[in-house]
Amino acid sequence: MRKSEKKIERLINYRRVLIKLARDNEKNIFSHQLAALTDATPAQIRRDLMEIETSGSPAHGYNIENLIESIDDYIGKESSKNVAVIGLGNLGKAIVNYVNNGSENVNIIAGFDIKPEKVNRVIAGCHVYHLNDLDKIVDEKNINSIILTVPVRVAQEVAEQVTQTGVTGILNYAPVNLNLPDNIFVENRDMIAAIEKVSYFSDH
Amino acid sequence: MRKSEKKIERLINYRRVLIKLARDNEKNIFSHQLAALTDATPAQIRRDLMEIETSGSPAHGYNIENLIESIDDYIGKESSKNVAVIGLGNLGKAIVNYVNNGSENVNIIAGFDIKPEKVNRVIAGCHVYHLNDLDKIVDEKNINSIILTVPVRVAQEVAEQVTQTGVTGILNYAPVNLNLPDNIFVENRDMIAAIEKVSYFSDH
DNA sequence: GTTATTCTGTGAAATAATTCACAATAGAAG
DNA sequence: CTTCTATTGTGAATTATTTCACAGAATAAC
Repeated sequence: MRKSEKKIERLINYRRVLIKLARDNEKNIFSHQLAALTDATPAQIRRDLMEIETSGSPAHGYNIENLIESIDDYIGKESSKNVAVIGLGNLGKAIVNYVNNGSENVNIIAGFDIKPEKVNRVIAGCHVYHLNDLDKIVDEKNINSIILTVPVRVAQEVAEQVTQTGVTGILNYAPVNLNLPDNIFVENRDMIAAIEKVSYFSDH
Repeated sequence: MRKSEKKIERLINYRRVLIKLARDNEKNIFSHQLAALTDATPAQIRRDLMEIETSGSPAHGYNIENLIESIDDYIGKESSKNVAVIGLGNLGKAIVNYVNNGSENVNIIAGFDIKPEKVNRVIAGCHVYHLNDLDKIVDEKNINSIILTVPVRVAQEVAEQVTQTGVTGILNYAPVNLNLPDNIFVENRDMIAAIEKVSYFSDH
């Protein structure tokens, strides 16, 4: 099996849970226990772990430390990845606060906006630059992913600007489909679509 | 084919794009045009539209108004659905602002929090109640879906409280897996996992 | 040291989702 | 009225994902 998107998502999930368990001094875990803590089935977890350099024992399950390391090896540690946010409106600010206080695995190291009252200030420990400096700062700070929280009407334009800088990953919160070259990975997190989805399935 | 989750998501997406086009007075659209505006392929769009009461013409494609109506018939209009948010921190506030100004299709009609300085105020046009009144207000306002933007440490507990009220859909922004009865539909939108995912795929 | 237990690891089967490819069709052009 | 063109609608094929089910293995109990 290739490293599919779904599988990577699940592994990221397992890892977060495992890190939490390690911090609580747990040593081992069975597939069915991990399943209860994520939304997977035991069989799926074992399947996911198959091509990862790892092995469990029937008596004690998987060693948590080892498992975290194996997942790190397989998908890489994100702590070395540099992320920036464009658009320090309500949502952008919330995300910076949220991520920079809630995860030691990822860090948002820069923000960009065009409003003078936001530029050159520090929001949630994150310096805000003018969008004009995007190219320069991306280069300087070696940023590889961008969180896009700008208004819909400028999202496509800003996204294109982002692709010019060499950034190849965009987490898009603007409710619009971005048309970008194929080498750019775009993840859409349209909140309105999410609510409509929940609303639909809550009745079905 | 059953009404699968992925398909419903795509239909919600198509609808949003189509509504925008209708507002711009566009009349017809071909599958390949709609594909360019969403992240689907033409074949997938035609396939998705197959079991919907709809039909296009080789010469003009699909009539946009008809298509919107057909999708509405198939998945229901969400405008009649009532949504509330629990947790009016940065993220919760951002979401209320965002959704209530950005969509006429969904409306967040109530907020809940436990902090006295937030209760009984109006945030982004949305009255904030004390969480203790959840049951009463859900009943009064016929709320069927909840957006959960509370701290991780209380998420499970609050989610359980939510399920007691008869709400059957939760959009969970807390980065934790919720263990709830099977009849509750939970959609996780873990922002930290999203960033890790983008970070991974931006290199691969 | 033998037996019982419970779990992992994994082929094989089943199910789900997507894409292919083309006949049928509606109009446009002349 | 005939031909040409571009697109829909859809069976069939393909590909992806999940689940089944069980042999093999590690430990515990006695």
